[in-house]
Order: sequence, then structure tokens, then C-alpha cells
Amino acid sequence: MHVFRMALGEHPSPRWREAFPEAALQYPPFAEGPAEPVQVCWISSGLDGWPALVSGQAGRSRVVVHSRRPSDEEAITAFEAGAHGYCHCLANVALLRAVNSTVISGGLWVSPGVMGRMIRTLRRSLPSDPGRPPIGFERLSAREREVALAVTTGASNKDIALELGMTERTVKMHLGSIFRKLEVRDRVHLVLHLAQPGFAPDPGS
Amino acid sequence: MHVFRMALGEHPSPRWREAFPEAALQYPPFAEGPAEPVQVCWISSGLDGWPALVSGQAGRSRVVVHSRRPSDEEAITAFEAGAHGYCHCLANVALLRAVNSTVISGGLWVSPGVMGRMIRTLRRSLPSDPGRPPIGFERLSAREREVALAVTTGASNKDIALELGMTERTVKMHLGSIFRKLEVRDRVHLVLHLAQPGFAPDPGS
DNA sequence: ATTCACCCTGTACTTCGGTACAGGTTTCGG
DNA sequence: CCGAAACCTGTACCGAAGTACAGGGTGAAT
Repeated sequence: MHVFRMALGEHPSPRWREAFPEAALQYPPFAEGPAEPVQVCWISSGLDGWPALVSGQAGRSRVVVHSRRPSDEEAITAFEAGAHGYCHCLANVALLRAVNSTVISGGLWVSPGVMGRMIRTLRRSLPSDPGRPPIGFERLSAREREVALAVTTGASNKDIALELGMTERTVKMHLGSIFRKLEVRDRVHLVLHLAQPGFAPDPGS
Repeated sequence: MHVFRMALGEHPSPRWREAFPEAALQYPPFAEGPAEPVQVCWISSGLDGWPALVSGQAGRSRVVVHSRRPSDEEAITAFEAGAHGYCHCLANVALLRAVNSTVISGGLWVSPGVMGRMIRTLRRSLPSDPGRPPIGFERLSAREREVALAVTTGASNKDIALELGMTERTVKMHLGSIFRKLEVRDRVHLVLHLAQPGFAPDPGS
């Protein structure tokens, strides 16, 4: 392992020291100047205002947040702030190193546990089956689906006609069929009917 | 890089071959017997029934799903099936290797883009965060907000006039201000702008 | 061979949405 | 006191949206 610099949010745990014996440390407040680039910045979620610290560093280096008591909310906050990794501060040496190399490679480190809970939360939050066509969508013909999806992007009939290579008249015809099949009365209701989170199929275009 | 075995869901792309020249390949249907352990199993989402394939392999090795057309839904499905990674099948050599080593280390590979969208979706669905007001919403006056929200329910101008006790003319006036302030051109765009899941502030009524 | 679903287009029409003028009141802060 | 912003209304106009007739064509299934 080569020598590298790391910025720590607080004093490293013995394990962390053991994992990265050659790391050069820096402590906050981090200098704003043209200091040597920091490859990875480990920040503890025990610090006050750590999300701000994370987003402040995120532009200049990869950030890993380590927590004494990991939680899903904290993980989400971390990644939202621009962190590339989130792990338990008492992770073993191998894991710490794995996190580090993953993050250096440009990846995100998420533990399977956190990921699993996030996935489950997503599953629950998505209406019934995520990414599933809304009621009645399957009854639309291929062309009708294209028109319907175009409407959900805010396109006017003229836009759609141009985009799909048909006349405005034909767009209206398709829309009429769509309204009838999906039992909506106008394009706004169509948008409300189709615009469900997680539903964003491209019809091949 | 040491020699290792990989099980592929279909024939590897040249890039993939370049990234892992020493990989020993296996193709599905994967033998159930006591074959030599596979370290990483790359499975394409182009295969029929790939989620089942993933969950079948997940117990015996790490699985990375590579997709020709990545999407959030597919990513979620992949991780739900037990995958440890999800990436574009045309990812460059360095990325493929990074994914591989991350996954071997026990981590999950998620691209920042997918992660970002997942985070945003989670944010919206978390009970603690009832949805942030969309951009510009705070610039609307109280009455304008009522009108705007009514539009997002699919109400016509006449409906809104009745509901809020004003003339259709006044509704149009408010809508004009709303369009200008939120920089949208019509009610469909307004709906698309405002209709974020989880966003349902009561304007006091 | 006929039916059916799908795809495309035209003319004509009504309704709705949106804007451009016009006018008014109230409230609130400089 | 005055300006600014919010709130409300009217007439008029234009274009978009949507519907109702009309007519084409294909291809697959019965």
C-alpha cells in the first residue's frame, strides 16, 4: 500500500491507525489553501455539523463518514451530503482498507445491511410495485404509450407530432383513445395518473 | 492481479475481457455441483429471468449485474435479488476492475448516479421529511398556492373558481402569476413541477 | 373473406386555457 | 402620503385541447 494522506474528523481509532499506518493525518478545521490534495477524508458523524463538513470536503476529495452508531437516516444524510462511503467506525482493518480502496476508485461504499434497509424502504415507498406500469397502461398500444409518455414530459400536441413523426390530428386521435382506455378526462389527469414515482419507462426511443 | 474465476451471464464484451484477461469463464446454466468456488459472478440484465439467476448465485458467490440500459428500478431489483454490484456493461476497464475488487472485499458497488436517485426517493418517502416545497413555491402568495395546489389535483379553472370562491377570471389571473413566478408555461408543466410524491402542504385550509 | 385492432389523416366544431387590455379594493411599510 | 403587492373582476381575443364526423391503409386471426 502506498503512502497517502487522509484527513480525519477526529482522532483515529487504533484500528484505523492499524489499517492505514502510513497515512498522513489532518484535523479540522481543514485548511482552505492549496494544501496537498487529500485522497480520502474520513469524517466522524460524532462531530457537530458533520454534514456541512462533508459537503465542504466533498468537492475536493472523497469523503467517508464513519459512525459510532450507524443508522439509515445518518447514512442517507451522509450520502446526500456527498459522502462516498459510510461505515461503522469500529469496522475491522480489512473492511476499512476495502472501503478506502473502493472510494478511491470512485465507487460508493455502502454496507449490505444499510443497503438492504434502504432497498426495503424504497420498496415500501414505491406504489405497490415499483416501476410497474400504472393501472391500464398495459391496455395501450405501442404508439399510444409513446404519446402518453410524451405527454408526461409536458410536451404539447404539436411537440409530440414533431417528435413522433405524425400530424397533430393523429396525436389527438391517440390521446382520445388513451383518455378512454385509462378513464381520464384530459392530459393533466393523464399526467397525474402516469406520473407515479419509479415509473419511467422509455419506450425504446 | 491474481487468477480467479468468473461466471458470466452471457458472452463478455471486449472491454470486460480486457479488464479480466485471466478470468476463467463459466456460462449458465451454472452447474449446481461442488464446482470450484466462483469469486464473482457477472450476470447481464439482458437475460430472461436474470433476477432469479442472481438470487440463485448470490448464496455461493458475489454477483455483479451489468446492464445495457441501467435504470433505477433495475438496480433496485438487482440489489434486492442479492447482487453486490450494478453497473453499465460498457463501463471502462478501470471501473470494471474497481467494481470487481470492491465486491470481492464484501462491499456493494453502486454508482453515484443511482445512489443519488435512490437517496432522493428515500428522502421523499421518509416520514421525517414530508417533502420539500418545490423550487419557487415559497415565492407564491397564499392564494396562489391554493390555486396551484388545486391544479395539481387535476381541477379545471371552473372547479377551482367554485372551490375557492372566485371567478374563473381570477383563477386565470392567479395562474398567470404562478406561471411567471415558477417559470412554467402551462398547467401541465406546473403539475410536473409541483407533483412530487410526498409534497402535500396544507395551505391553511 | 371478413372481422378486428392498429395506424394514419382530413375538415369542422366546441370548449378550455392563457393572455392582453381594462378596472377596482385592501394592507402594509417607507 | 405614496408605492407596492396582494387580491378581485370584467371584456375580449387567440390558440391549444379535445370531439365528432369523415376517410384511408396494414396485418393477424377466425
